[in-house]
Amino acid sequence: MHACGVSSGPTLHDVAALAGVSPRTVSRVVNDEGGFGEATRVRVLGAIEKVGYRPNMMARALITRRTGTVGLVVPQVVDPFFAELVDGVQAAVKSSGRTMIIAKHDDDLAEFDSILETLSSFAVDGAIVYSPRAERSTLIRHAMRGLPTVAFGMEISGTNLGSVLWDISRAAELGVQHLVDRGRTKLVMLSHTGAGNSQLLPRRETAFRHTLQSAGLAFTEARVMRKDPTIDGGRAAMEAVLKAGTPFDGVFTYNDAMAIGALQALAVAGLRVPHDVALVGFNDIAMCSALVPALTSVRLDRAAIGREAIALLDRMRSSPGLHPAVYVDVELIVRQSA
Amino acid sequence: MHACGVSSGPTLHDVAALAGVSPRTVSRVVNDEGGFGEATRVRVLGAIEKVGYRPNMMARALITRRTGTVGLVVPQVVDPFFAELVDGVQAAVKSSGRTMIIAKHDDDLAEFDSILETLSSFAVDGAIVYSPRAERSTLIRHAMRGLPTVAFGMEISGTNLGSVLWDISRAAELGVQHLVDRGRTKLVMLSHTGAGNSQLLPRRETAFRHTLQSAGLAFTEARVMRKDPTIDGGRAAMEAVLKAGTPFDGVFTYNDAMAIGALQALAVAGLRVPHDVALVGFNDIAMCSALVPALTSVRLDRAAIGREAIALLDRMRSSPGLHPAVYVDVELIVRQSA
DNA sequence: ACCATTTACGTCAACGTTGACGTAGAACTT
DNA sequence: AAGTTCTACGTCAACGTTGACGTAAATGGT
Repeated sequence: MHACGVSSGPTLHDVAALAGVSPRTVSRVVNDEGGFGEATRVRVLGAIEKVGYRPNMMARALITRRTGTVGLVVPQVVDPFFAELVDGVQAAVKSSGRTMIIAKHDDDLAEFDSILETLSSFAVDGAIVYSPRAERSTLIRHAMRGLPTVAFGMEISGTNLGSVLWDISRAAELGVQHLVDRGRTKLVMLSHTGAGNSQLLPRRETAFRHTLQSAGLAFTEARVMRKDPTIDGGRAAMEAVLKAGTPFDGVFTYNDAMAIGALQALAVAGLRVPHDVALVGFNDIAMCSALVPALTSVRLDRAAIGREAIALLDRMRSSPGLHPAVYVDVELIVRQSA
Repeated sequence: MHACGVSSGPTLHDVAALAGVSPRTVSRVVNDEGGFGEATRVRVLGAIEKVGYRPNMMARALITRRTGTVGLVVPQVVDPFFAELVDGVQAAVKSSGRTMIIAKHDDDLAEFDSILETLSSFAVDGAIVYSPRAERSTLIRHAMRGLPTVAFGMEISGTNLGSVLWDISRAAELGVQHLVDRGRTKLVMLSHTGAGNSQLLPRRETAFRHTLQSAGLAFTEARVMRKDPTIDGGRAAMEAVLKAGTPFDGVFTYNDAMAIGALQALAVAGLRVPHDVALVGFNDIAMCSALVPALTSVRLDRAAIGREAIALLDRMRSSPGLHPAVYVDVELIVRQSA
């Protein structure tokens, strides 16, 4: 007989004994497979209720390799961009009837590897990953070993591997062009110092340069000031521009945090936004609308990203082979600052 | 023979075959149980390397009920307080050699239940939980079914159940007393509208009242303005206080977001911080130090919380029975705003 | 009335691992 | 030299579930 243990809940066995059927039939009822009579169904459901049975995912997953769980891997969550990305993905995961678990790797490759290992051995239905420093090899290795993976913001494809992308260049162009359209002719960009590693970083600067040039405006290196992509960095960058005496009437920033810093520096300098200086941020974190003045920013639809990632995962599961990368639109959210 | 499947990686079986030993011996080497010779160890390790074997957590957990994984459950991650709490816990989990997975419930009870269900069936070593609206029953149910759980900010104890607490009243008192110590006599508090459900909400207001009274200052209901605990809410609350004409020279807020809003409203009104009005926030989110002026706030040591939670989990696993709640200190971080 | 099909189950093995236990030989003890 | 302990393994069952397959009874068609 099965002595219902204390630490492990009741099993199919216990339910079966109570309902007077075989465990296999209970399993059928639980999974609604059909192949059982109405009377049996009622009796089994009653027994399940009575003993408080819950299926053991690990046992199930050991056979089926599915858990109804999706893993989301991000560098961190303190950056509002990622926190809001988490929300976007969560919404999509939830509406696909699954549960999401999140893990953060802090741009640590060993941690990243260990996270994918964990997700893999937990047999999640899929992983949605924003990988550290565009690390591809770890991603590929785990995907090959059977973890269906969707990468964010990095073009990659292969078995069990797809990507959801957004056009950073286009986004940056939207922001800069908006400043131009508002009649600003002397633009500066507050950018990110560490433009070396990621393939994503230089695109915004490139777009800034190109947009300026195609608008017939002069571009010089002095018009780009690089600091940390934080509030403090943004303030420092803005102060440096002010101190250098570069004339400007429009500012485009690497991200919204830098724009907030710029706002502070401009306030201290007595420059009014948008009257004296127009300001456009990047990412459109929630706080943008709560600033004074509210910040114009370039938005990436995080709910759409989540939906596309889940949809791509499902496609990857149902039809093996290569799948084209999916692009998600970006848009400009115009508020008071520009 | 074992036909090494495509979607499932190599198993103990494959390694055993290659090394010429039994799977049981491979398992012993993998877990470093002892009971094998040096030559065998080397041969097995070589075989593991060669076939790229990784243990299957689900199979292992099915027997051992341990996975080396800790689950952290929070209401959300967009609120910087929780995002930073995640970081604090992550650090502790990592240094205990485990992997952390995060889940967010959005204050949705059904989602919360489903998350605990998932963690439970994933056989995480423990769950660290900030439960929605101080929900106890779900917590108790899962703990009884075998999920070791530590609850944050809610006094609860029982089998598999412990809590890590911080003294909200004391924290609020610290903040208010600081304003008093700085010679401010006309204080107002910007508080949270929905003080009904949670047991945590009213404490700050109570502490505000008590601290005022024990400093010999008058307290009236007009000195508390309640709005949403957001930047916009804080700004609205501050504006309402200004409009009402209540004289004040010190402001204590429910959280830092409201303090940021207050800062905006005060700037618009032409009041200088801290010269005209001193301002103290609550939680000490990272942004506090990047504001102008930098915000004085009450801090909860999130790394300490994480460490205590992990330590308590370990104690609960090693010695069953009741464990006393653990308290974590709060401290005042004095910056420019007060 | 007979055969074919469907329904409603049950049986057994397998998923990949570890716990409990067995055992042949080596090493140590007296 | 005989008994005792230890070492280094192997064997088998179990964890809780589902896939594959079997089968008796009910149902349907002609």
